[in-house]
Amino acid sequence: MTLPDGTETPTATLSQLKEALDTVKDGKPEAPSPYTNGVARDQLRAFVERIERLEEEKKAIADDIKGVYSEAKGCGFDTKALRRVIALRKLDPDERAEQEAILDTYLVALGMMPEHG
Amino acid sequence: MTLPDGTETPTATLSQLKEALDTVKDGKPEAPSPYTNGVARDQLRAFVERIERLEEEKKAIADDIKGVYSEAKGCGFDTKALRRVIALRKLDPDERAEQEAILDTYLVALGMMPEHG
Amino acid sequence: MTLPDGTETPTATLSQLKEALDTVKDGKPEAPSPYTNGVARDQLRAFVERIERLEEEKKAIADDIKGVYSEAKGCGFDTKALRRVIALRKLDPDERAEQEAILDTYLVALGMMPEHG
Amino acid sequence: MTLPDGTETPTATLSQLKEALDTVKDGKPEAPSPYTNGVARDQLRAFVERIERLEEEKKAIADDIKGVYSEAKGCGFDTKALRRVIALRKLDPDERAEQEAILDTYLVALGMMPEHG
DNA sequence: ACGTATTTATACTCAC
DNA sequence: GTGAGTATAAATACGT
Repeated sequence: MTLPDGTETPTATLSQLKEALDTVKDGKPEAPSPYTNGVARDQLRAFVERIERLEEEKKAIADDIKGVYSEAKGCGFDTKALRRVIALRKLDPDERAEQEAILDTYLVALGMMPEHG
Repeated sequence: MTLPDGTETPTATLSQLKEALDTVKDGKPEAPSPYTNGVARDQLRAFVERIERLEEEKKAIADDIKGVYSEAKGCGFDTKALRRVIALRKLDPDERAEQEAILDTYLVALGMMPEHG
Repeated sequence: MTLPDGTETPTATLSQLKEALDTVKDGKPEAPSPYTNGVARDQLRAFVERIERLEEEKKAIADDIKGVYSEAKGCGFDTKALRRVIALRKLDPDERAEQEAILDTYLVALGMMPEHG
Repeated sequence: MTLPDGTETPTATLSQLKEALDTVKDGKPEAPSPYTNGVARDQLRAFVERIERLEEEKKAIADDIKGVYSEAKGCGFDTKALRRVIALRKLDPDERAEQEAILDTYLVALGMMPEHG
């Protein structure tokens, strides 16, 4: 269930995991799947790198956002007010969708609308 | 998917439905329209009230918990560590060991941990 | 910063913590504060017990809520619809508060309202 | 706390303020009232737009990250462990050791861990 | 340094 | 059993 070496089951034991790890170490063994453990390790590294890369980008954008707030503050605007404006504008469409959704749900619950219509 | 009393409410209008919803919401008892079903409506209102009552109680307890953490913090304890302690006590030891084993496997695969450490 | 033995500082070191732990173990030492480490330990236990007790209560209530939803479902109501009703009723007051809050914030930001009025 | 152009907007009414807010919200350019300040309003709108643009980008990247986790899961990796790996790599080792030390201290104090384990 | 607010992570539920 | 949506918990960030 953990390392994609083909032996994973929902009830994979710790010993199976350690075996898989040893497999990575020794480069030896029963690797019954098309994937070798070395491949699994490389896959793991690749995923980690991709995630970390994306998180960097995300952080950069978050910093940009903070910068905009700082700039606005420097222009005399109240940051808290600005945040409220942003939040409200985000909330409004969501809430409209919510209203429509609850209405639809009720129409279905009352048998007045086909469940997949 | 009809109302629990078996009646199939016919083609009611949107506004009538909204009115029925408002009735639930505001707790106004009278909805004389032939399209609304009194029994179902009362049942619905009862369920809503019971749930809201329980959620209030739940919130009160949640606030109490926060209060205890605050008090602990005021006594010099590290809140974050406290939370981890509570969480660990909830986990059964096998499960916890399993999770740690998986984590270690990954850390070793990434060279973040000695293979026999 | 961690154990309330009077020595805690924002820069408390690991060694200080271990020392405190040893203090608990040996029952010996320099405990310059009115609190002994035994007291700290007992405090810790007391906090943990209080929190766990409250969390049990909270869980019991959460289970009650689930029970009500189940009961409603048994009566033919759509659980999802019920949840939407509850959510909407909760949302409404919050959103009204949000509206007023943003307005107040703007009044302050525009200099038309005292900041603490 | 006045608007950044120094003007002290006099006693505007609530409705005028709401109108100003709506102007920002809807992007309607004309607000001919003498009580609204065009420069400040345009600045405000520009800030809001920049922030919202950046938040969209941030959300897109967040979705990408979720996608990578999904992909990893599809390859048999344990998502939760992966997240912990990412988190651990972000922590500087000293800080991590410190946190673990505090946790261990508490665990020992509660008898959940041998004093020399 | 604090409490609060936002964001993130985990657990649970339902439908497919 | 997998995946999406929801709900709760935890962690972090922010302004005071």
